[in-house]
Amino acid sequence: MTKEEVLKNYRVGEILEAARRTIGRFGYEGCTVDRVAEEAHIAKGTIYLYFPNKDEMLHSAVVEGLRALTKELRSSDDASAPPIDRLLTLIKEMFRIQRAHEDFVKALILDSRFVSYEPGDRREEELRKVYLEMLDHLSSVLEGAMKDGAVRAIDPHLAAFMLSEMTSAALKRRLLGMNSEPVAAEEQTVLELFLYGVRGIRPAETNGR
Amino acid sequence: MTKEEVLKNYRVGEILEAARRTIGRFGYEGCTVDRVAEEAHIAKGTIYLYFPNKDEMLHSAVVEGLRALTKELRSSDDASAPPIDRLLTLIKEMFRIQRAHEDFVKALILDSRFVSYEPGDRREEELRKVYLEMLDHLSSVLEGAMKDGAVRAIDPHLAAFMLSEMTSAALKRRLLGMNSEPVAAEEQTVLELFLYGVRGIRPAETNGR
Amino acid sequence: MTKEEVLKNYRVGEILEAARRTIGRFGYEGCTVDRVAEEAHIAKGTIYLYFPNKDEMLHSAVVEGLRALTKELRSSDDASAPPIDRLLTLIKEMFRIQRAHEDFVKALILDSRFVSYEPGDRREEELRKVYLEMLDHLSSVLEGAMKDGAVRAIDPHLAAFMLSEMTSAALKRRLLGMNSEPVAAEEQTVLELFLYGVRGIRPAETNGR
Amino acid sequence: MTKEEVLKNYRVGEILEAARRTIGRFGYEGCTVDRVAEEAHIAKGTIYLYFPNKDEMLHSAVVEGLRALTKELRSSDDASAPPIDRLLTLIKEMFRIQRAHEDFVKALILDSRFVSYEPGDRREEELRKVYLEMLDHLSSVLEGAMKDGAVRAIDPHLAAFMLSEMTSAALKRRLLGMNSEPVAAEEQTVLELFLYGVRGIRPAETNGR
DNA sequence: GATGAATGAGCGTTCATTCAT
DNA sequence: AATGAATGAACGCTCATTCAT
Repeated sequence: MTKEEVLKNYRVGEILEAARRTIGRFGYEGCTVDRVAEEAHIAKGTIYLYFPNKDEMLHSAVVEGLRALTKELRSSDDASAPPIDRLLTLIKEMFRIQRAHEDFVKALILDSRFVSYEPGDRREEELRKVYLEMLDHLSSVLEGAMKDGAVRAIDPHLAAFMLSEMTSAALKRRLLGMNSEPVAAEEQTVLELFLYGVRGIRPAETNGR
Repeated sequence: MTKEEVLKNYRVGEILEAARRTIGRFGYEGCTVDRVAEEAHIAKGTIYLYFPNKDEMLHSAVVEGLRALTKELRSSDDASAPPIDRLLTLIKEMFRIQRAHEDFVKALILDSRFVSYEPGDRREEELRKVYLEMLDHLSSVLEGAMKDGAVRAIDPHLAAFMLSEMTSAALKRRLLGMNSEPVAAEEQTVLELFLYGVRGIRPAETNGR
Repeated sequence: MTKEEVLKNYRVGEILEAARRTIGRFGYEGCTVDRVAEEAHIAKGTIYLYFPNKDEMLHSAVVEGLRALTKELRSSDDASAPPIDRLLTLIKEMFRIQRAHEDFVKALILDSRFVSYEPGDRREEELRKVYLEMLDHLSSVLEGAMKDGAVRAIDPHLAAFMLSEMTSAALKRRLLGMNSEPVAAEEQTVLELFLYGVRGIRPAETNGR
Repeated sequence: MTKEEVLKNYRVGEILEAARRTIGRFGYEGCTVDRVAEEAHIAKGTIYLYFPNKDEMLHSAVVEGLRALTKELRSSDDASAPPIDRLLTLIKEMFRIQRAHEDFVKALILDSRFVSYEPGDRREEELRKVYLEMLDHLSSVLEGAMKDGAVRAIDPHLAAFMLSEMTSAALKRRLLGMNSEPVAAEEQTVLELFLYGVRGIRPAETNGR
């Protein structure tokens, strides 16, 4: 990597971070080029040296943010541990990471751009791809647990997607001011709901494992 | 109701429907007054005869749409049936209604305005209220099933919220092009996931009941 | 005059009165067709049965209002009285009439349409004509006083115009919140200023006559 | 002052001049942002780089214009001259300045915004203040002449206001096409009217001084 | 490369005018 | 004749994008 490329990567990273902060603070709609530039302490025009337009910049910000979340999730995973333990750890990590990047995840939830309004959009495809990478990891862990018999036979991709949505939903519920319990208890309930459903008999032992 | 009121209600309804269609097609951001007017086959100015401003119109479109969904869900409920049957029927109805109003629900999913960026907003409050009414219905059915022992002890409001989110998630997954199975099979899987979780044994009888 | 014409005159009069009240309350800019219609307790469209457009209506309202003021001023004049007495009476009447129609005169002062921005405008001509009629009356009285020697040789039209402007200015000053004295005293000062200027000796008898 | 400030001041000045010209040509109501921008040979958006909104811009244009007139008037005053001479010079200067800035003064006369329809408006207050500064200068000269006995005892503020209005009225009369004499003669007549009133005996010597 | 002043298309909104009833 | 719902041109203003410095 040349010196120029290093500098370029640095600038791009700074801008994307500023963009994510701005999205977190003002939402997608309120995220103007002016605000991102101010947040990044650079001139407005400079952004256009690194991105062809606003949409591309915001897209990159989201994709990169999502990738970082996925990486963080993956790094906490111990592939040698028993599958069911891996699953439990994973879920707890999902909640933790979500809390750690609440503003950004909030923006993702509130202004989902996973599905664009123009089918076949290149950016939509990329976003989907990044999202699928995270889901693939979840589903592979689920499949491992399935082989162990710890988890019943179920479409692992569907289950992974639902798990992801349920954890997001927990944050959404909190943002809506509907949570009555402490966060930890709520998350535990969601975890048990995913594991045992509403009809499941005794989830007591999940605490221990 | 006088003739004028009938006409007014009709016009308001037409505009709100057009607004929902426009949101479905272009998203919240892309939903301009011009586009709604065009979709409703009226002049831009006409909208301002029925609504004080754009925000109020879009808010009404969402609230009314949500209310209609809730009403449709309620009307399918037989309060005299056994609670677990009511719950199963309810879930199946949720999927059916979602499919019947896909564009609107899509818009709700993609640009959630349940949480605004200005806390204490009057419209946010109303939206929340309408949403809570639907959740209250779900949770009351869940509580009935709990008393019967058909459902384990779990925060009914949290469970209702998760159920709502899981059904939305199913649509979202389809919109993302991630579904591989027929819709019916996918919905059955989500239903079972809500009932038994990933660890629960899939009982053959859930198909029948 | 046929029955239809009587009705038409009545309607026109009602609308013009409403227009003047609306101008007085909201100013020229704030005087919308909607507001005039509401003030006249008729439908908006009805106005267009009696006037080709808004401008014509407002013009008529002003012209008619001005004519009424002129008529009121004339009616108080006793042509057989000594010229100087007529002049004094006239000035006092000008102040009184101005006070009696303050809102309308205020609008005339604030948004003068005597000079339009399109030279040669038909309406401008008419407005000028009506205004000149009032000035002609003033100047004829002044000329009478000149022949008597009570007033020195001076362009009577110019003096009449200045007198009219000075009385308006008195109201303007009050509207600007610059008056410190009671209205009567202020008006007396203006009268004396017109009669004797700043250098002239203030003769005690002007109070009495 | 930095280079940026100089440029900014220049631009602001250009815009304000364009605004005054536009007011002069189309009146307050006809003075749209588009027209001002076109008159200034800049894009519409550029105006918003220098002013928060249209009202503020027009207000600044009027205030600045008025201040410039006041300054010009003041600069012609020789405080060491005999009061009556100062007064005569002042009045002649008022006429001259008025002629030199006819378009702008015309706009002031036609669409007076000294009295707004919303009392207590910040801008109204400022406008009044600037106007009062000019009047204060006039009245101080009048007071000086009063002490000398050259002018009789009269409320100096009222007299100053009337003088200002009389000079404006002269322009107004010309705009109305009512003047028959040369401008100089007309202005002389107004001056003598202010000094001696209509009853004053011999204004012949005012020519000489 | 970096800047930020300048641009102008596009937005939400108002309101004079029209016309079917 | 009277209505008022409907219209759409025109407004003030925002902001993504460009480009001379």
